[in-house]
Amino acid sequence: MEQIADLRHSSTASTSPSMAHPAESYQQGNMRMKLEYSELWKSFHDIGTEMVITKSGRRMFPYCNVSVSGLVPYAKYVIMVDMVPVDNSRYKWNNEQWEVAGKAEPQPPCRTYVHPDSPALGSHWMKQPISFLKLKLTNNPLDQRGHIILHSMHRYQPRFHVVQADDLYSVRWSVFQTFIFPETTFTAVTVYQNTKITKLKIDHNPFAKGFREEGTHGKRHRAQKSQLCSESSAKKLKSSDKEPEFRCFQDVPRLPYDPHREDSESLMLSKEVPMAQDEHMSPWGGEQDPSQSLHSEGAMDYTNSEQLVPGQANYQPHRTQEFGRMSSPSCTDAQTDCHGFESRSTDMATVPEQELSRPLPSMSSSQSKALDFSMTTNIGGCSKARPGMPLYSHYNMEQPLSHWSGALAGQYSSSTYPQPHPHPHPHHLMSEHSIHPSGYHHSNMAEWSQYSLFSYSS
DNA sequence: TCAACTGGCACTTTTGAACTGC
DNA sequence: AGCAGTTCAAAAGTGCCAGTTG
Repeated sequence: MEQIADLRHSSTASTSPSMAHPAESYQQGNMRMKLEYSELWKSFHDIGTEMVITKSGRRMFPYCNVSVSGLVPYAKYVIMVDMVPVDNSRYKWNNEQWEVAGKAEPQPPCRTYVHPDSPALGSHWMKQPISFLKLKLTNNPLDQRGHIILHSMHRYQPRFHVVQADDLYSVRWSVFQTFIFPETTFTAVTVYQNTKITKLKIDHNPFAKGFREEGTHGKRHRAQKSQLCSESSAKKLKSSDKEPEFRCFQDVPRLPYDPHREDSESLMLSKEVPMAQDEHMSPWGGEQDPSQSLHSEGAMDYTNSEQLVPGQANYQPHRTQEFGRMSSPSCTDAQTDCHGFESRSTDMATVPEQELSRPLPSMSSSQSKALDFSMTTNIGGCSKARPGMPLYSHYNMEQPLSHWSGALAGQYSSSTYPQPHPHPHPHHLMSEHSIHPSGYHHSNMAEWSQYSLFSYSS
């Protein structure tokens, strides 16, 4: 326990809001994230993206690949991805379209994928696009490999979190900036439902090359051809990048590393996680030592960086929307909207106060009380952060995205993304997490929930 | 009965060790 | 000895499909 406290104090010292960082203002206002291969994502999105999930874990295709700008070059950041349900529905594929098939199943344990490079300097993250190629999805609720657990026939929205933190221990007391790209929404399936999606995947995923229809060759007739391919593949490999390229872009008129490609900038949600100074309020709960978590399932090689996609994409801020732009944790600017939205943009989303403080379903009165407190003081980051003040990630993680992002989606592009549930909720990512190999975080909602309530009442 | 799921299959790409030549 | 390039086999990642499950 002592070790935890020491770790925390040393780590938070460098990220403490009270320790004015010389470049803090620079950091807070300029962060941008854009989605690479957005055209490919859009081509899937237009049809209705499906992602296969398997018991052993399946990569995404297209996979998440983003580039960031506006980071402090010499500050360290942790970059993470998680998946949140888009709504409260379960879907089925019927008559060549998706339709609601009932209420969503209870959400499985929420996990966060931490990019293996984390933590790294801002200059490192900005150097080239950040690939989440190795992120895997599973439908196995008992998964021990740290893959992100999803329900089949449910819709999810990936979220990208940028956290300024010197190490993984201090993440939860650091400033969060969260980005979403609506075109990355997908339906988790165990078998592809829409044949158009299957075709798109086969056409663009190099691993599925064997299923491409070329002339009259069927799958079972490609043995001879594959021999020829394998002979030349070795030579090709030498000149190719380690990360698979998207080849054969028949439907998407651009190449993987085309510097002129259009990439989409994200919505940005902002949040802050206040410092916890009371070591009795360990967010890890009990006696759990974060260092134990870090190595509990084998050594995690943080130096084993993902192979990033080479080449720099042009910066094309054609779709910028900021929602609740993050202000400094030490922000006390009375001019800042108390809902957390700085009045910088004329088309900035606004949130009625009643939405922020409305009672939440299935919660005790004490829980709701804690929640309301956090909502009204934390959304957007203009809070008066209190030591050990709780956040309610256990609740947020279980809420469908539509409860809080509908308005965002509308702001993002009202013509493309409808607003099914314009009830934005404040949203905090970090819950209990232990670090797993391959960069996955695990969440422990129960412990976090207890921590939240305890902290509030204190 | 049937939608959803699972495991095995064929196929491709990726990875790293072994080998060769300079 | 050190380095770069090539070869090869194993591992890993695909979608397909038949059988199983609830």
